[in-house]
Amino acid sequence: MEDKKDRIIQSAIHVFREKGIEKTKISDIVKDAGIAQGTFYLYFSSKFAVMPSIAEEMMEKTLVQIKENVDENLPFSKQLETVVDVVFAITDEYREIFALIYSGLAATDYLKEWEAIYEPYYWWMRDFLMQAKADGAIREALDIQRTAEVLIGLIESTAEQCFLYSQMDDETIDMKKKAVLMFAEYALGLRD
Amino acid sequence: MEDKKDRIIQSAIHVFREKGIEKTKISDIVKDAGIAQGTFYLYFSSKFAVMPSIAEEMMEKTLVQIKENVDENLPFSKQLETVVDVVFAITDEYREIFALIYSGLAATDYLKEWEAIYEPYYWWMRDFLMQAKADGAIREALDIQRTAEVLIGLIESTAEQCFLYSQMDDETIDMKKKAVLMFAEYALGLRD
Amino acid sequence: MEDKKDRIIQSAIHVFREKGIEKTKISDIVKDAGIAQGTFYLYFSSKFAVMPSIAEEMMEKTLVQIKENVDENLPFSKQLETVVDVVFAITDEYREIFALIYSGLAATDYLKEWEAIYEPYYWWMRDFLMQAKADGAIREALDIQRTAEVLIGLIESTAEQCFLYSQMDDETIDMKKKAVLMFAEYALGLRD
Amino acid sequence: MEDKKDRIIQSAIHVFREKGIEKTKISDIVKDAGIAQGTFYLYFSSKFAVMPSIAEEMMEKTLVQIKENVDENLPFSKQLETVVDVVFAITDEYREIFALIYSGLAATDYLKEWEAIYEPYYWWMRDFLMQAKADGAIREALDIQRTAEVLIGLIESTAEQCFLYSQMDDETIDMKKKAVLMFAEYALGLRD
DNA sequence: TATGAATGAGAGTTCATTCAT
DNA sequence: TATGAATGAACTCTCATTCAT
Repeated sequence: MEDKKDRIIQSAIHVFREKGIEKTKISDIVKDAGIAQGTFYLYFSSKFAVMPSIAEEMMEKTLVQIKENVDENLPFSKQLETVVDVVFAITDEYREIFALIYSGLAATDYLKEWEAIYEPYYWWMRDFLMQAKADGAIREALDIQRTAEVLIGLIESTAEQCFLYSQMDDETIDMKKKAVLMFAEYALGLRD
Repeated sequence: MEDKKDRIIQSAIHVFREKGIEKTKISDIVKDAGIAQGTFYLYFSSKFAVMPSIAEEMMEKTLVQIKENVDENLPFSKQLETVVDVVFAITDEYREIFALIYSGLAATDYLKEWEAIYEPYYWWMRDFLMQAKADGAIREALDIQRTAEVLIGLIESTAEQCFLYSQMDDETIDMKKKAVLMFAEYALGLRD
Repeated sequence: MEDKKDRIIQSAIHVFREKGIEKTKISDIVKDAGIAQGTFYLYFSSKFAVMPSIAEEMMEKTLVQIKENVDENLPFSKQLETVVDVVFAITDEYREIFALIYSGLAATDYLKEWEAIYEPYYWWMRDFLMQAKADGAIREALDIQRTAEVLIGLIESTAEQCFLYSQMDDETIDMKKKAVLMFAEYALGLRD
Repeated sequence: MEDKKDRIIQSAIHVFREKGIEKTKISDIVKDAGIAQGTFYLYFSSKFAVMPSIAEEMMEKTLVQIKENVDENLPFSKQLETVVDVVFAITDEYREIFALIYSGLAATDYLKEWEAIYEPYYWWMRDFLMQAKADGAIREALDIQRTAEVLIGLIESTAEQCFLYSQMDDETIDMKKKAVLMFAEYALGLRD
């Protein structure tokens, strides 16, 4: 049943968040999922094999949040601010999971899957920038595809600096948010 | 003796690069270092405990390279280009190590140490921007501290997108480099 | 299954007797029991954790022997003599095990369990003395509970002096037996 | 120097009491003694080899206490009571050490040394009973040697029941003391 | 005598994986 | 499909012992 597979994924997220991927045993996951040890292997070949499913889940969560919160009627800079807000909020809430996702790379042979998983995210950002360009909100000469990726990298890396690599207080986080936003605005040509 | 500790760090880097952190056994490291199993534990409590020392080593390598290559007599934009070149080159050469460093984060309780390790890097970047501001090369209103951190995040995350999370061809990498550089130049006010 | 646990206990007794508790490795026990190394840990957390189960076994053995050999139709002094004989015989046969049991005490955190294990033994002795008192065989004023415990201590400690702490010849052992019996008889009021 | 050897013995007692003999490492002892790891081996071949020295120390302590406290001018039953008091007090204070001493047997090849160590104790008790017999305080027919050993076993085993194998409250301990004393008095012929 | 860094054999323990039910 | 007791290879880590100083 799909149900069992999903319970494994949810439990894996839950346990990974609590103990970290290293210290998590298959037995922890199945205990949390309330299924038998052997059942796990009917769906995944190892704990690392669950990671792509988890990443997909997180990606969807982020995109859903962005789509729900970005109001297309507002000026582009406001929309961009919302994107930053959402990415920061989700990186905060799921900080361990993001650490896992970025790190899982080193541990696994699932590298190739990540690109594909990020694709919808990149697509959305390209559309977002394309629309802004069409509206004349951002610089005409921008290479949309490259810029979309760089922008996502910029926002995420800054959010990670805030939540993964240090324990900043809210005020500092706010300053970083403003800094990254201004940085992006100048870079995109919203300001000059 | 410090000598033994250093040999462990060097061997750890060496073996981690070859096998990945997961598949590396302590016994692999000590074999490579030519010391006894027990000696390892005189200096580190686990293979993960070596990570901060490795990160420090990488940080130093990067800074040394940057300092060696950045020519202060050239215009700021040229210098910035060199920084990007160096970060890309080192991220390329030590891609597995960088993957480890990020993955180490998730696996270990050494999170708090990273901030301290990055400090010299941030310091250099602050000086770099301060000088540029003094020379009137970049926007007057910039928050130096925040911008230094955001900029490092921007360059590194893009480099990682190139070398860690995908296998881009040289041409694409070059386009990304140009994109990130232009992005930064606009953001800093080198262009408008 | 209970079967596996029991095989571990029996093998532990067997191997402990041969090699002593110190020199016994878990691997010795599982080899003797014909089970896998990991299976041991499903039932016990260490070799010392087997000790309470072993003590229980010995206690039962002793009580069974006593009950089988004490003939209630004989006079009380004869019955007491039989008890001494049985305790001496079992202490002799299982001298290593008894040494283990006492040594186990020092080594483990299972101290508290011993009291509970001795209980059935104490109970039998209390019944035994109660009956004797009812028959007018022993002193009326005796505190049954305390005396039962003291008496067991007396007999066991003497048996241990014979078999554990020294290598006495049969003649000396016989003299000690007589001495302890006379000692007890006077103490209980069988003689005066 | 004798000084170093003595510091090892004192530290061994100290550490054994705190951690138990099993869990004590040579390194614990030398750390406590403030000497180097290698120095230990100049005086003892293993941690178990320290046990006879410790036992000797305890034996002396007990005898000294007995001699200091037993007042030969008081009636024999009073003197016997004092012996019981002293043995109980010392067993209480050094309960872990006594557990070690009795248990050490199982672990070591020093078995033969124990008998010799107990000898002075037995000798004192024989003298004690001999004197009592000469004074007509106890039964004429008693086998002094055997009875001395049995009596020591009786008192010690009861004290151990109180302090080693259970955690009795003071009242219960007092009742046991009375019981063992009365037991001994009847056995020796002080009462009838 | 005294040191203590270095050793390395070998013990304990884990845990992914299997397979009879 | 689902189970979970059993497995045992493979790992980490300890710690008694040595020896050059």
